[in-house]
Amino acid sequence: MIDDENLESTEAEARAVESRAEAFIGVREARRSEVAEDYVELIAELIHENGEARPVDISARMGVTAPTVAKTLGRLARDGLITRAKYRSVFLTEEGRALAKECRHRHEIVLRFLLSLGLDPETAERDAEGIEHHVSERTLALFAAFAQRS
Amino acid sequence: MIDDENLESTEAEARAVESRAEAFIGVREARRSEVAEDYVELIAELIHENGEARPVDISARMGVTAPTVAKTLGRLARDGLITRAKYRSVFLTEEGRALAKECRHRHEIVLRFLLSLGLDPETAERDAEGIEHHVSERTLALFAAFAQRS
DNA sequence: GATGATTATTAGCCTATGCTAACTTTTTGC
DNA sequence: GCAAAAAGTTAGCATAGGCTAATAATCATC
Repeated sequence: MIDDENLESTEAEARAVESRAEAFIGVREARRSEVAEDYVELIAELIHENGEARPVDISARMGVTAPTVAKTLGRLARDGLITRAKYRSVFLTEEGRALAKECRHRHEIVLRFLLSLGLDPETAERDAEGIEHHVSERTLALFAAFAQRS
Repeated sequence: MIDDENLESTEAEARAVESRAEAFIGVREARRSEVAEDYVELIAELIHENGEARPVDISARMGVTAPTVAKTLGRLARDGLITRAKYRSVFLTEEGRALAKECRHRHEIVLRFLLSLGLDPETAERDAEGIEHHVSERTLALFAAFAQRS
């Protein structure tokens, strides 16, 4: 191991490659829960507004068709986030409520942060929707602090 | 139409629902191109560093298996972003290079922005990887301006 | 230049997330 | 209380993006 300058052969290189891979793996993991989080957050909102979350309302707000909603709700039920009965509205489990609360919290912080940067509300809402699933705790704390002191 | 207070019945409500749906549709669209963008960006980097992008290196850096890389490269080729020959390295088309450049630009801005907020480099890199696909032009401009004056 | 190691591909499987078409159930309005 | 409308479900299809196992090609070394 004399020639440390070889392509790909240093320890440092290896560590960099692995760390890069871990970042991508992290992003893929975040992606997997994105849809579930969006649904649970929306369901919580609908329940708050209307006392129940009907598939038809979820469908309209998510911009997907009713069968897509049905299938996704099936996964959420399987994963213990919601309860449902055939032809009935959907409700959150304890776990679902906890997740919804966390998501709402994150969403609020990201949104307030973007607004405090001077972004228009429309764009802020859109970007927050996409960004909220990809901010670490650490970043979220910085966002919150920044929005606070603005 | 006297009772404007009815659930779901106002024009404003309808507009809000539609705008919400559009936000989600936008996020889904962004998600569809995320993987392609990550690959193209990485391929550009590898070519810059090594003169070529080998599947095995893409695989190591993306943290996925070789067959997954092969399948994804197939899609990129189909979409006109790369050229490839069997058992050979991959190269970018004009279109691929343009996309890579744009992605790199976005990535840099988001990364610099996060760093200028005071985030540690490790976390900044990870979060940038996830966030970069979900920032609008407008937000990007604000990020760039903020990082500049810091 | 044969051969073992490395790299790339193919086949085949799985899950998530979307869709349309067809059907069932529930709700609503006379 | 019945018929039409609205809502929900099921079946079946497609694509993306993961995986493992098996196969094929290339490279490096003696």
